[in-house]
Amino acid sequence: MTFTDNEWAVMEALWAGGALELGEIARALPQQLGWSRTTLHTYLTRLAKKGAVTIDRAAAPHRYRAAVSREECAAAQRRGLLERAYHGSAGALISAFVRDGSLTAAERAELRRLLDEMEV
Amino acid sequence: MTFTDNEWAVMEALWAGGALELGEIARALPQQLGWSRTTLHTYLTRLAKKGAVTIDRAAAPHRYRAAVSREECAAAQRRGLLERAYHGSAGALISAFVRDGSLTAAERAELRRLLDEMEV
DNA sequence: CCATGTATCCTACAAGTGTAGAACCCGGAA
DNA sequence: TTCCGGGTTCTACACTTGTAGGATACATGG
Repeated sequence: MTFTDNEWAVMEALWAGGALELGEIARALPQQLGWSRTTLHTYLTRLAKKGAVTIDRAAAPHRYRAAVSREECAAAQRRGLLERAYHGSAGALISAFVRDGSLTAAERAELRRLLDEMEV
Repeated sequence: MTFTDNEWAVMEALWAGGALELGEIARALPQQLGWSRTTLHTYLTRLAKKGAVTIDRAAAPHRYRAAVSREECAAAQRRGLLERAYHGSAGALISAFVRDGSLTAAERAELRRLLDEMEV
């Protein structure tokens, strides 16, 4: 399952909030997005068509819920990056992160610990 | 600079080959793509409009060249993933990679070396 | 000089994405 | 009862992306 930036924003709100109605989602979104209500609604129905969202139409204000897990989607994105930009070499990708200073000292220590774990 | 999958394929050929003419690029692409020559040409001109490719129109078969570096683009992708799917937490992202991406022993050693280097 | 093949350019079209107006429905406040 | 604001639905339009046909230009072998 893969999303555009805007779709990610909607999914984030759903992952954080469970089964929400449209107004709740609108309020949960970062307001610098500045979408109209109908724009949000369009995203929701498109995501539903893709199978990423389920819409409970039983009650009056419909309830929208994520149908795929965040981790699942993050993994897809990860694999996409790995293949596209690093030909599947996780080592090269991780080195790039380490090199470009994205990691704090604590994170580097954690990475070391992870590496140790894998030596078994 | 950000690309679609197809655009990445074109850029890969250019990064690998330098200043190429259209036929050379066509031959350099994985043939399972099966594009027509004009499709490739369309991608090249679109990439040129985005500033990712420069076209040298001096001589008869024009020459196409990447105008942005591979590392630059990979970094943009990396940052995109980091923000979108991990809220900027590189630690979380890397743990996920280490856990599910198969790092070879050599890559692990290399990473350790890199981490040591950064401790200075 | 002419054919043949490749390169170039222009144009096009369908699908997907960003964005929203207009109209309708419904429950609660006045 | 009447109006209002939010929710729902339909419709629309511009832009991007995937993909390519057709026309033209040009070089190279015959």
